[in-house]
Amino acid sequence: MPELPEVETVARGVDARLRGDRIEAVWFSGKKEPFKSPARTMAEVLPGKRVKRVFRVGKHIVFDLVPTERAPSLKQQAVQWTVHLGMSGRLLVASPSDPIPAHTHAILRMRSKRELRFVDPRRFGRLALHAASSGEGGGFAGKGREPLTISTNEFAALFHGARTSIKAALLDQSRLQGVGNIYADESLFRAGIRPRSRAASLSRKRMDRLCRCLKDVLGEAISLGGSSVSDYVDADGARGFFQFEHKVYQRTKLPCLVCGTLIRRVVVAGRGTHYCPHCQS
DNA sequence: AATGAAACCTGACAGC
DNA sequence: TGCTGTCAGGTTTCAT
Repeated sequence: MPELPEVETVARGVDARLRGDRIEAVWFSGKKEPFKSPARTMAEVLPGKRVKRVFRVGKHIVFDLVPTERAPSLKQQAVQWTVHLGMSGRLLVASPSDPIPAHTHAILRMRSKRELRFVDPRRFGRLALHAASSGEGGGFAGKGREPLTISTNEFAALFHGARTSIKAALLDQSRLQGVGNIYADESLFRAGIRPRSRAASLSRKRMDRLCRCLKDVLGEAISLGGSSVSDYVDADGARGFFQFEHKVYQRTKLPCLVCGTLIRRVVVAGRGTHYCPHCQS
């Protein structure tokens, strides 16, 4: 599933290929509006815009788009376009001659003749337009803090007074944004913390450890192009390699790679949750 | 206010 | 073979 490392990988890939390119035309499938912004509005605003850069915020891929001189006067403002991949979304940079996959919901035809395609079988993904804010560093920021750059103090403060489980708290995008089921389970394993532990009950020492383990696992996953556990691929259609590094995620009833105890699966916060009963206390 | 659970979706897969 | 049921899990919405 696309979580922070997968979204980062896709954003980097799209940025490398489309930065400086210009959107010539757009197409949207008429399918039951899988978009946050109306397709009609996007079809009006996107064409003529130049891709200034593409980056990641939480699990969102953000496009900074600026008008080109050819744009009609009405559309002279810079905008941000965000793509959320949901569960099954893909964002692919393809050639027009490449076959169009099933469940393709949006195509942006670029001046370079390449196409940016949004493919999403389950339609949990979302596309949205945002007004680019005038201030420096403004614009789309998401609701939570970025796990890669947060300080240990701020990290610990996020969970102060939280009565819920640490697993649910890690998944809460209004606290931290970008962590999903895989990296919640993997970071808790590395930190030696049971997923059902009350978040606020964890010692500062364990919180600091969790913060470091989370950053480590996210960083390592990014360097391996993310985890391809179902059908995740990057902007080139290539799979990631971090799924081979998973210690607990989807290893139910397999021996723990550290101590040999069988990995247990329970449901926490409505999600399949995997942990080692011996290593995580 | 905070938390949990259901709903949204389709494909993959297990079991019969 | 082909059907049914279950599972996957990010986010939104609804209920408690």
